Amino acid sequence: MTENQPEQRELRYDPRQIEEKWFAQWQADPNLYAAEPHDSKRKKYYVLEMLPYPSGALHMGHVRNYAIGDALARYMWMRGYNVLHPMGWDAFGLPAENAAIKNKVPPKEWTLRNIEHMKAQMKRLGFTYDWSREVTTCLPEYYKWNQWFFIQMYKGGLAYRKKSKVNWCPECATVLANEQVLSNGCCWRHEETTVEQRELEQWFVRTTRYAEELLQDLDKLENWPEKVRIMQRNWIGRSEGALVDFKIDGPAGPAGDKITVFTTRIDTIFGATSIQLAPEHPMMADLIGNDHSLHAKVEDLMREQGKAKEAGDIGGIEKHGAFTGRYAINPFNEEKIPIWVANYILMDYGTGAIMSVPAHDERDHEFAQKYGLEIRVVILPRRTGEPAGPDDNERPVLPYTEKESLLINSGGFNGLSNNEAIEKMSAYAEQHGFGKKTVTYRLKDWGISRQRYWGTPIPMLYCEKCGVAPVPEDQLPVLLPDMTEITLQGGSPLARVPEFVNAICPQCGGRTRRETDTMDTFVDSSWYFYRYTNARLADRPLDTATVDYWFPIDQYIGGVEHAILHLIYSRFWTKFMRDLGLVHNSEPVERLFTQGMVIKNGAKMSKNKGNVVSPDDMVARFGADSTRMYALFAAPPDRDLEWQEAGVEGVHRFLSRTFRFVMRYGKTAKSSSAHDGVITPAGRAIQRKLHQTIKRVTDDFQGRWHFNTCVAAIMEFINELYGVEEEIAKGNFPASVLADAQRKLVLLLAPFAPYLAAELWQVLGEKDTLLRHPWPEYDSALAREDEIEYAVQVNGKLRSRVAVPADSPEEVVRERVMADEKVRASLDGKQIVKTIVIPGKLVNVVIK
RNA sequence: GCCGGGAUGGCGGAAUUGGCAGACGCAGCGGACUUAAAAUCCGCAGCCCUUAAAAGGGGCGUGGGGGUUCGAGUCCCCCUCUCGGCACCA
Repeated sequence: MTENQPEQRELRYDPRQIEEKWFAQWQADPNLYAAEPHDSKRKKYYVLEMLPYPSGALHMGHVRNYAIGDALARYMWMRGYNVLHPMGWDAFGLPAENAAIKNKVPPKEWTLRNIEHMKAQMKRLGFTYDWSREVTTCLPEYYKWNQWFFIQMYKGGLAYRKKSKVNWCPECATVLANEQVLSNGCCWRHEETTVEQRELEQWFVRTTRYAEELLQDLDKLENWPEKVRIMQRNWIGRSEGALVDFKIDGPAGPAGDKITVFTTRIDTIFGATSIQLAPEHPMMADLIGNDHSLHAKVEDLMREQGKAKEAGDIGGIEKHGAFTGRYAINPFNEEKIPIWVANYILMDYGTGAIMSVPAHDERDHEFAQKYGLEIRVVILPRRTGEPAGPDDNERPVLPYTEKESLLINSGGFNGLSNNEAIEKMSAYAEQHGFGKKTVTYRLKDWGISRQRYWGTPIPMLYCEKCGVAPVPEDQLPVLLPDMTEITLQGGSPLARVPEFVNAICPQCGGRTRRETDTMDTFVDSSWYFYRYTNARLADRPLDTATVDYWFPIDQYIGGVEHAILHLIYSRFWTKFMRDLGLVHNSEPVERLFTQGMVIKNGAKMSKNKGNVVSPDDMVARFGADSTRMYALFAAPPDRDLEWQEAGVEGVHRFLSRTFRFVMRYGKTAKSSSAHDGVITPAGRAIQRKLHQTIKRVTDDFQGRWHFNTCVAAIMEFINELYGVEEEIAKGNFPASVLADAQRKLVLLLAPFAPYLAAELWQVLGEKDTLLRHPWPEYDSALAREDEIEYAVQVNGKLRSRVAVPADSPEEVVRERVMADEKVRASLDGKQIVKTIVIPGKLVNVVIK
């Protein structure tokens, strides 16, 4: 008993000892995970996980994201690919600045310190990142190129400055892009803070120039989740329609003599009984003149709309409006219709003006009923060819908004179907010069100005004499000055740094003022993955030939919360760079995977809820291998994962079992040659299970990505090995099978539990690095079952199981089944109608 | 309101093409080892009925209702709940 104890200690799986040993060894080799250069003859594989914001420490969501990516990277290494697996830091952003304000720590210092810590965590977790390619977006060597790109955009008319109503988050003390406002009107970072509307002069990037291509190319992204493509399609919001000019009756003002409306239903234009304008419509002043009560009314409507927008409930607004006292002429029938102003008309969609057709639009109908406007039916629920007639019995239930329709009361267009009418009427409007077909998008240009310090300075100058001009490219980067004392009172912090603001005009040599806003951090993440291909390149953002080799990214992995924001900006940026001639690909990402959230007690982990599980804690208690493997085992990667500590223990127990098994039999298998060449039934069973396991794991990597089931398969295999332990201990088990099984077990484990796999590989006497060892080949002959157990049903109910040699012809299967006692008992005295045999699976006997 | 995902034991989940529902893991129960416990190993384990008990047998069962089929967690129709996205977008 006493002599048993040292042996027990030796067999205990101690992840700390094993992981620290291999950690030290791996750290000593900086090129261990380095990709080969782009002239490599090997096939490339670019696997990428979304880069983190260096908030201070990794959370479980990160660990899950990176565990998926790392398993894949390791697998592809073992398949012989030239794997690019980089990591970096989305290092500009508000938390650093807020921490600086609170604790008087310079944002740079705070950020770099966090990066050091998180990088150490990543290394400890054993991820295969090529750190020589690390990208840190807050460093001048990186953000210099943000500035350079911005200048190219400016030159190409893709960046412009405009005063407009913008989303303002009081908590962030800066402007937000449309994509950064949640649907309830709150800030994406401060889910409790309502975003306000402010009028500001801002820099915009013309994403809408690529709206059509961004939409069209979604169809090519077959390896993206359908869900993400749908979300982007909705976000771009393409809508086909027509613009139609309505002449204003009476004197024209400075804003012109007509109102242009956008409509998708020009076929209903004969039913237009009023024009409705957004309260902010530029024509408003002309129309209402100096009627004070009307002015006040328009102000009210504007305020109501603003409030509803802020509440994120523009859809729930109670419709109000007012008659402006003026009329417009419907160009199709020369009819005079009243011009109204209404709080439900949005200035930032279409033209901010609509023709109101109460009979065939729900909103117009509601409004018309409220204010007693005329409701005129101009379409019937009919197809062409069917007899038409404005019979009262045939009046549709109003509002009738279906497309399937036939025109009535529409002059020369009567009798046309909806589609014909849209074509003919658009053409008619175009011929007569008062309208045309058009396409509008919900997508807006991207406002990138931020009134904050910790970001890329926008490289623009404002000269009193020469006007707006970009900083000359040879003067880049415009360095972000060090600042410790940051306050958010009164706009951009940089405006209070005279050394920064004051500059010399490159044209006239006179005094000029720098732009003091910084860029949205989504600029940084829009192209960082190109920089990885040549991260230290000094004179260009990227090398085209290198990008050609590595792109597109073969697999991108990250949270679905970026489905619109980051992923639409990135796609835009790629198209822009392609048109600059910098890259040749039109899309950055070939295959996208969005993993689910990590939750605890049914809720997303957050400090507020106090349900945060620390990766450091898990690693300290169970080891990196168990932590990573549990993150893969607990749920399929695309679904949410409920973190259960008992589950981590379970995975840890499995690794212990694996460890003990190889420690016991790894060496004996190698030295013993007993029973070599003779494969016992137990040996055959292990061989079979081994190859079935190889197939399951390999298949999951190749397609399905259900790592939870391949971990389960490996668990089954170790259970099977323990099932023959007695035979092994007695020396009745074929040594070659045992040795082979253990070697391949370790190889299968390598992508999931790299530390333990490395240790056991060494125990088995292997010298090479697992990452460079070929993945085990699946042998279908070895995986084949000798005997198949058929499930036998009678009228669909399971009645018996009958074992039949594999590949038995159907007749033999039938014979064996009919000979079975239980089956005969079930069939007793009944008439067999038919018998269905599913080869290799099941027999169903149908009786009467 | 529109679009998309999901609902399977006490829990996380499995069932890949319409073919044995509940793999694997957790929790639970029983046994072995131990003075004892932990650890470990082996076994049982959806629910209900039948039985003194066990063996055995039978019925029900994948959110609810209907359908197709020899056969449905899987396909079709209707409904409920839930999570996500969008929402006077003219």
